Amino acid sequence: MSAFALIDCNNFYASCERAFRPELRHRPVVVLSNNDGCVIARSNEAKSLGVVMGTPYFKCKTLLEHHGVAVFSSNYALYGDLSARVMRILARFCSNVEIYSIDEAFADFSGIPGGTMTFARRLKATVEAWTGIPISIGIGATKTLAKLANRFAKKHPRCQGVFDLTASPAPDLVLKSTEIGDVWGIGPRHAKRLRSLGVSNAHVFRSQKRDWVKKKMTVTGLHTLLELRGMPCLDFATGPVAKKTIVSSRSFGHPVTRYEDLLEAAAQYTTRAAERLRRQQAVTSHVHFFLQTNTFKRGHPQYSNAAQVPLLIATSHTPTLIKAAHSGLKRIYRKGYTFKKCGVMLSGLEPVNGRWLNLLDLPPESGSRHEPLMQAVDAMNARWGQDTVKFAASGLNGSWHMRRNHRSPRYTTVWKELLEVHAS
DNA sequence: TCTGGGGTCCTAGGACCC
DNA sequence: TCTGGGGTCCTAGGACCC
Repeated sequence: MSAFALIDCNNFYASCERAFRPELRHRPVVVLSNNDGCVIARSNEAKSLGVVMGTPYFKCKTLLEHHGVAVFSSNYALYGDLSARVMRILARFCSNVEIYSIDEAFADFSGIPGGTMTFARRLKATVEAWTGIPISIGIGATKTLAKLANRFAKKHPRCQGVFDLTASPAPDLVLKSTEIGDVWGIGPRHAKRLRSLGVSNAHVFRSQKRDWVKKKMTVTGLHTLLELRGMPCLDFATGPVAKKTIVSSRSFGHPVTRYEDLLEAAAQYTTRAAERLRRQQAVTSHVHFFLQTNTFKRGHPQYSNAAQVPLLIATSHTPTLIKAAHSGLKRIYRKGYTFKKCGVMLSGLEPVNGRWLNLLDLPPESGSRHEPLMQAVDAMNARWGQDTVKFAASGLNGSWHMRRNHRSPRYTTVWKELLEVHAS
């Protein structure tokens, strides 16, 4: 029988901050979203203080200060690098590792000699010793059951972070103790509806009729049902899956009214999106630009709109894409509004080597200088850090830039910010 | 004053074709 | 009340994930 493992990092962003600040080991830690907006990660101590996920920072600031909570702005350079370290270790010891998110991976635990529990415990100790990041491991006959086992491992201290549902003497009890909304694939909407029908936990859900579930929750709900019964519907994704769309958007650090600021922000976000596009060796045929005012400000005039700009030739050439984003902005910009957010979406992605050419295309030589240029830009920025070279259209220090008042050093990716150790 | 960002999949319904 | 049948493509909206 096949066995899936779901391996995830505990309170990942908070654990990353702690990895380089051992004195925070027993202090509550929270990490904020971009612009220091909301709480998006909490250490266990912060959770028990009652700090709720997603709470706006300004609403819980007093509580955090009162309890001496260490507060961090998000530092994605650090989290991305520590994530890569964890994933490399998993790939070294496990077969079929599928990276599911920045802090989670599925792995194939079928037929491990000596038993899954021993292997899992050893793996957990290794990751923690080599990276400083604590992890939990759940094992089940399907991905959905592995997820469920992982939750159980975290919740019950006697599991010590590892739980194998396939070897559990009472799997039904585990399903009964899993609230319906905590099942992977069942979101708040469906959970509410199911609860009102008396389907309150994973065990009750599992015994529902297939047709009924499919009718109410489409085939995705049916997959969840069958997975809970131990029939795998979701297999390992082989290799990184190419994205179908790429979005780059941000809320502004300060409200924006000036057209020039929007031009800069559009250029900056397009630059980021184009970098990701080239990294997956693709080109895009459509640039979408969207902007919106602050929807939380009731009573203020609201406006949001989006424009789609088709490209004659699919490309990943940043200046071409910036021009397209700017023409989208020009179409939908309205004077007199205070904007909160804008963004760029690239769609119609195709592999760079298999792209469709337009009948009216000039010969390939016409863009022949684009590719080496972008390669050179990417290489320089990879070597010396993001934005070592950048396009003037992005501006230098626009007031629209993100607020990040509590960012920790990028210990592992920027030389100047390396951890210093002083002998005393 | 202050409320994140980036994705996927599924379905229904409209436009359009012969 | 009744208005052909069958198909494709696209988009918007809903639901979910981290």
